[in-house]
Amino acid sequence: MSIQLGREVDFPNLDRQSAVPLYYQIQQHILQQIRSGQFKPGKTLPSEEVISERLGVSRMTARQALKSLCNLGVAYSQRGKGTFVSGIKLEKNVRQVQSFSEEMEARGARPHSKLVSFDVVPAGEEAAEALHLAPEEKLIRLRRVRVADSVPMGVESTCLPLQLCPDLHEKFDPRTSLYRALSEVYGIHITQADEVIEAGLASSEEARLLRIRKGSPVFLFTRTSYVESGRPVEHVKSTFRGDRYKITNRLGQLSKVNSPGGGKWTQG
Amino acid sequence: MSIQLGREVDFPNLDRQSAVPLYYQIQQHILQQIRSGQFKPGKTLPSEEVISERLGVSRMTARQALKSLCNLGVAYSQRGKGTFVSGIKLEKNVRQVQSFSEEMEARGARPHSKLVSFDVVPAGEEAAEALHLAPEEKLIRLRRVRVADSVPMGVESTCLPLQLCPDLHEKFDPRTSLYRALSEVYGIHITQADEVIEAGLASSEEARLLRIRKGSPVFLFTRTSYVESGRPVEHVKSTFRGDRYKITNRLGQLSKVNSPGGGKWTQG
DNA sequence: AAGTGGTCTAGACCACTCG
DNA sequence: GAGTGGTCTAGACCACTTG
Repeated sequence: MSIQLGREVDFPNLDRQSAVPLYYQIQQHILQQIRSGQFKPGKTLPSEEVISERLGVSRMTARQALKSLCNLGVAYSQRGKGTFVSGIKLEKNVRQVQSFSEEMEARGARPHSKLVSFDVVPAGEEAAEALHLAPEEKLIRLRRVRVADSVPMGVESTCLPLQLCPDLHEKFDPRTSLYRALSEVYGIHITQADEVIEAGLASSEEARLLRIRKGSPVFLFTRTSYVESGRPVEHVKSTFRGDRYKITNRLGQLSKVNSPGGGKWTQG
Repeated sequence: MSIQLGREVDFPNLDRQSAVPLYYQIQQHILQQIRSGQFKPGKTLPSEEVISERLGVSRMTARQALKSLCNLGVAYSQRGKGTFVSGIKLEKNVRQVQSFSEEMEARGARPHSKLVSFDVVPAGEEAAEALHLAPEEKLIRLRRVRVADSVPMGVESTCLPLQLCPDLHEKFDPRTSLYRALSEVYGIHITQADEVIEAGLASSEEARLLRIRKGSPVFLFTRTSYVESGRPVEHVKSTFRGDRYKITNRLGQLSKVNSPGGGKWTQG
């Protein structure tokens, strides 16, 4: 699928008939070389000009490929110098919006859930505010114990506006992935979430469900999830074991993605 | 600074002499209208074509402005439909790479630090691996109690390769911001970090330093920070009070930024 | 059919870095 | 001065959504 030009860099054979965009073919090819270690951290990637000439694409297309690598975090650009491979590992467990099922599968564990309760309740103050509803509106509340490889990891209480998915009881098996059901049955795709994490101690009920001692350290999560339009669709409160569950974050600086490159004029 | 065209949308007067890029002027103008509530969530933003015509810029420039708004998370695009304002609040406390000082100032609190110790030690296994050093190499270790508005929030132990900043003792006042000093004195700009968070209980030493009871819930942070090239420059272990410190995250889906828009061919 | 965003071209000028 | 990335133009074709 690729030809060797020179000693160090090889360029893909582009498929111009394919529906896959050219810049994406280029991005994937470079990405593969970085993953396989052919491009070492700190190494200069081919410049926009070079990619443009060798592959017979316009400079803007070459640029788009390199820029997407920068957005991924595997490369970075410096005006006047070039684009370089970053030493940061790509494959690390970075937390994103994902269900417990997705998260555990990504970590290589088999997830499942034990149903605690599945009922309809009035929203109450906190959930009403988070979901932009009146406190009298009704919610579907789903309480589950989350299990990974037979180890109970946490207790989770999920609230959804009843109006959003009135027949959820019939169409969803509570032992499976709620996100999958929301996506497939209702076309609701959760793309963002705000989350507050607190450190606490297990109550006696939590201790019983999670098979730990009362007073053990736990994480308390409060999460509100949104679809792309920013409409909140889910309010979750959960308690996870501190002894079996760790949080892994990658922190970046948001500003970089959205501000111009290099200039000295930048406003703060 | 702007003229009213029609009833709903107003367009900026662009300063073509300015060093500020055109797309950024447009982005900032729309952003301001979103912030001030003139563009409500769900509302359609002016299309690329319209911006292009009204402002006399090329479509690519208009597109770049809209795309940067999508990257910020305040808008989203749908092929064939338009670009819409997202309902998600922009100003929320989103965790980024930032020092304790920056974080507390952002939350409106006055930060300072009490020095516990400031010495040179051998790296040891864990820090050596994180910083890509041999275990015998020397580190500067800085232990501080972090205080916000006179309340002790956490104990922090920061390790830096001695070789990176051999005269840090002379050039840095441990009560101030380390990141500021690294940036101003050594030109070291930390741009990314990997972080692991665990839930635990306060030891007796931590309890004494933080003026809490032994066994109180705490967060345990382990953080490795990187400069843009991916070189690790800092390894931090810290313990923060569970009763006074909360973690706020915004989770998104990484994939969106780097994959093509709309196509059905997407590989996974 | 009209409007929209996604991709792409073939140029251009600039500011910056480096030898 | 040569090479690099940052910005910008004025077009183009396409796939998709909506009326």
